[in-house]
Amino acid sequence: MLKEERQQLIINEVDLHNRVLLTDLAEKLEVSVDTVRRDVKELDAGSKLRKVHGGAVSLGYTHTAARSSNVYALNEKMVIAEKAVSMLKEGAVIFIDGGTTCLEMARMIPPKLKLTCFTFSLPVALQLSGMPQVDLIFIGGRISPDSMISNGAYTIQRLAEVRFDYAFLGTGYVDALHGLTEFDWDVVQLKKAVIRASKKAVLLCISEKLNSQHRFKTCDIHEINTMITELSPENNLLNLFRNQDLRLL
Amino acid sequence: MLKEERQQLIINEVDLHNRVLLTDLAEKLEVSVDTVRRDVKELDAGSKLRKVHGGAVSLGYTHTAARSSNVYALNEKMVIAEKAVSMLKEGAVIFIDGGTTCLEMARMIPPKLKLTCFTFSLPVALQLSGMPQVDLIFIGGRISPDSMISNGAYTIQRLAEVRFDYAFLGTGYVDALHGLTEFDWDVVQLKKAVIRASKKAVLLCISEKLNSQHRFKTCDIHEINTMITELSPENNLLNLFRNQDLRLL
DNA sequence: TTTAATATTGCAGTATTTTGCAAGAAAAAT
DNA sequence: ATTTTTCTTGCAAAATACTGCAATATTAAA
Repeated sequence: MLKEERQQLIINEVDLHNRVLLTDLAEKLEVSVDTVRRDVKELDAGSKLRKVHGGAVSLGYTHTAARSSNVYALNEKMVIAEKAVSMLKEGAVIFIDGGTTCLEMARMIPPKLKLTCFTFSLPVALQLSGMPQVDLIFIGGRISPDSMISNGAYTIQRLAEVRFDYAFLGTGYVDALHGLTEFDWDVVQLKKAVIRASKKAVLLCISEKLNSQHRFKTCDIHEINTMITELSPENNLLNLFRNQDLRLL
Repeated sequence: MLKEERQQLIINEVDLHNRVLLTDLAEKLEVSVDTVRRDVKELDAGSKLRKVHGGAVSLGYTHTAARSSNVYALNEKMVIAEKAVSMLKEGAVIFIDGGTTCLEMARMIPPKLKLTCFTFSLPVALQLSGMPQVDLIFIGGRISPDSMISNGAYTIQRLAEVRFDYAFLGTGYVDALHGLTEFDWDVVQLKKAVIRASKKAVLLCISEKLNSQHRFKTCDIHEINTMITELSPENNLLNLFRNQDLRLL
């Protein structure tokens, strides 16, 4: 049997059943496990499948969530994301909110850093699910179609059952005096639940949103432990947020 | 025998069997292996076939191999998905499993049909979240990185709290005698929970999986109400599945 | 037709690839 | 913590590939 022939059969088997054992393949193809292992290694290198301990799994739906082409103020958000990621410590249990800034943060989690991540955002989850070092837990519930996050009573109930070291949050509006506000009442309830569930809350927020407000209030500024913008912490635009019980990053 | 004539025979042989050994060709054509090797090398250079260690394979052979970025057996799966979608009724509460076949089904849900869909598959959820007519509920929990579905005790608990009119399921392996089986014990527990939570279970399964089995059993065939393959229900390959308490579609 | 140039073929020797095996390391499972 | 399974590494045997060369066949030209 030719090597190519054998490798094709391996691909078929993996595509068909999503997961196979090296030992099963070896038996089926009547070659040694070492040979199968080498084949699978090659196929992995060629991105035909993914090799795992003891077997192989299909790439299947590993469409590496391509960033939707036009993210507003991407550069600023990437700066913020980088700062946020620098806060992460090995083994931390964190929550990551929905929104493009938080998605950018998820994207930047280093491959070496073992983390437990909670989220209720489908895009964030999809991003994190490609990271083997991340233990990912999705908080379920009714998905609201525009934001692609779970929301509603059920989700909030689920949030009451967990506790994060850090929650990395976005917000619609933020103001030194009025705190974090939102356009949607539902979203406010959800974010409240997240903040309740976290020991420390970290706000990711581009400077453009500073000093803006809307009608529903999530929380006061002092309930946030760290605020990250794309600006240097010494920037004058942040003056109003100084002298509060708030770390600027 | 002329060289050209010989090379034509080699091409024929490769096209016919998809793969050939140099030694076999040498014997058949009554020339030395070196000659065959040189011929094959030329044909490779001229893109008539692909030379590999010890033999040659047809081009189509390797082209289908490179299709792994696409979905395996997509056409068959689309046929299945279409049949599955035809079962849907306005206002139904359904569950859609993970896997490429079920994803295809989700993709095909008509824009007019109002549905409540549960799923624990991130790709399926992402697909459905773009459909305003679908009320989407994600069943949360720890996401297993390869399959991109939530799984584990938490997820199973959540499943115990709901009830679907129809569950559309995939399976790793299916056999008339041994029923639905899986590679993973975890997956079996999950699918069992889905079946418990549904009034009727519909199996989506390409015919290639028929009469295959693995070590962990999800359920017997008679626990499935409808089995959908890409074949016509009268096809002989389905004979073993007839006379069971099972509708074929 | 004859001769010279060119191409093809098989062979021998050497290089490379493939495969299975074994021993120690690493990773899961218990 | 221990046991089992899987992984890695190095190695050796077998199969296959490549190179140069000589013998033969084919073609082209005189």
